[in-house]
Amino acid sequence: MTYTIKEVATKVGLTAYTLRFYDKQGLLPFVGRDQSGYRDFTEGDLHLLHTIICLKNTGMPISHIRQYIDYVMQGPQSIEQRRQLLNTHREAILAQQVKIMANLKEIDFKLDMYSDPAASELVNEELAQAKAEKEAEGLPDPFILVD
Amino acid sequence: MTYTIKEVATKVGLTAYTLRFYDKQGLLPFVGRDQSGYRDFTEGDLHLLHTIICLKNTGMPISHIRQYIDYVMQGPQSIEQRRQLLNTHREAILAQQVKIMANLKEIDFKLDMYSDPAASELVNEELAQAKAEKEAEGLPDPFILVD
DNA sequence: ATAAACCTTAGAGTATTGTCTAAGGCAAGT
DNA sequence: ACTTGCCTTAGACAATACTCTAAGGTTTAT
Repeated sequence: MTYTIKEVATKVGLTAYTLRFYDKQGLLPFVGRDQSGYRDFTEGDLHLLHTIICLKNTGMPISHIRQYIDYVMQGPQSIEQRRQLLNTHREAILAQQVKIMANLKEIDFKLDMYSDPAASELVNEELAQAKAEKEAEGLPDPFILVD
Repeated sequence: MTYTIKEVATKVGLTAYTLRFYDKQGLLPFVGRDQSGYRDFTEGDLHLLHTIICLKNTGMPISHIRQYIDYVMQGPQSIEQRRQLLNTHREAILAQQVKIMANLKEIDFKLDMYSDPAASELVNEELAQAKAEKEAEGLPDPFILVD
């Protein structure tokens, strides 16, 4: 059983445009064509496409995914390179996670403030300080309070 | 004490170009100007910029950050909107984390395979299956094995 | 046989987020 | 006064990742 580009697009949640774009970018060199020149996706192709989507979903740029696919096309001789590429990516993902979580903590701090019953007072205090600082520096007050 | 655009850029790890770009995008309406028309960042401005960078680092698009800043400029009356915006973003971050972690698991599975002493055999098995499937569908074998 | 619904390619267009250049003003040191 | 090194703006350019249009070929149903 093989699949058309539209069927694959539906299956994996991408558009046919995007799949053709990926092919243009060298991400799908393994996809064959039928007698009319139409792309013919096998189950194995779907498996590889799934890997491509995993890499994409974790933020790997297309150029790096292409490198990985190039390695795959070379067969078992490139296993060590693949391992290194994926491991480097893995480290990048984890580092990114740490960074995001640190930033999320600060956002949560703001959220806590906004959820406080006295939020209005707390915000007004910040605001008063910012305004005072602007005044001390001879700068105009940029906060337009319709309040 | 106030800071020039270059000092701020160094302090927060962005370029002066990027800060001007953010200003153009309406992210820095609170930054004042000195008598020469130069941007004059107060400590309070740095605080707000820090929040902007937190949102940026967690993947919020500039258009949404601008919305948040617009709310901040309106004073305490917009607290509920700010809370909603940040909370929606928080949920998006967490959902993204879950997605990334699920994808990372699959990458880790590949890494485990590539790290296996019998990696070559495992990869060859996959390859043989993919080749057989191509053959069964009358498609050419796209795998160039220099091996 | 003809319409509808696919598929193909090349290439144009879009969105986002910067990054830099050009032309010129301002401030400090020699 | 003049050089150096800031700053300003407008706008050009770039990288990334799509997204779509145009023109045309194929397949299927009626």
